Amino acid sequence: MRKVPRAFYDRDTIAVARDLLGKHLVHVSNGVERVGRIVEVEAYLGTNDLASHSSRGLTGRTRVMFGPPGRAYVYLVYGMHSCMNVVTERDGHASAVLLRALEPVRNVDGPTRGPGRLCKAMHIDRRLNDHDLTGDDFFIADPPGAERFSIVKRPRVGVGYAGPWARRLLRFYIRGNPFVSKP
DNA sequence: TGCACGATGAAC
DNA sequence: TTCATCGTGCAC
Repeated sequence: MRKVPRAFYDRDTIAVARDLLGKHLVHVSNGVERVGRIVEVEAYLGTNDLASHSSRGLTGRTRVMFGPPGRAYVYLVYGMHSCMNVVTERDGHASAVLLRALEPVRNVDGPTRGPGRLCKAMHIDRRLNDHDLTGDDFFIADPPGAERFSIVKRPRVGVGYAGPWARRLLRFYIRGNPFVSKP
């Protein structure tokens, strides 16, 4: 299992988003290692992106987005669902990639399509906010073998309020994968 | 101190 | 289409 280094996250957010497809998300809790293959993501491009939480500026919640790359930004939506992002680009840039769907690989129970269900199945909640993704209990790794797939680009989900940014093709998923939330 | 509103999901 | 449910951000 080859863990991706911090330098992977310290790059253009769209490049990171596309390169996350096919990688394995690993979370070890209570002695159980849960693994899912990332099949759908969305890029949030910083303070100019009106769909991004960071467009509202540096606040208590968005603090992690403004921090260094390679950490998890986990927040609660609608008072009940956790969503997980990986923070990208240099310290202070405030961009991230939302993980929207996984394909179960190991010890994953329940549905994994959709950001809230993904977190529930992987036992991810806000306690993991700001958690470093280069550690040994919560990280992203290259899958064992090389895989070929094509990538579909679509507008992001649930950001219709974001004006022109709502139409940008910043949602990426693996073509034909049955675990994608909204093909 | 109050209030409007979600990067959702499940039920109806 | 409706609603559950509450942290966050910003207005008073």
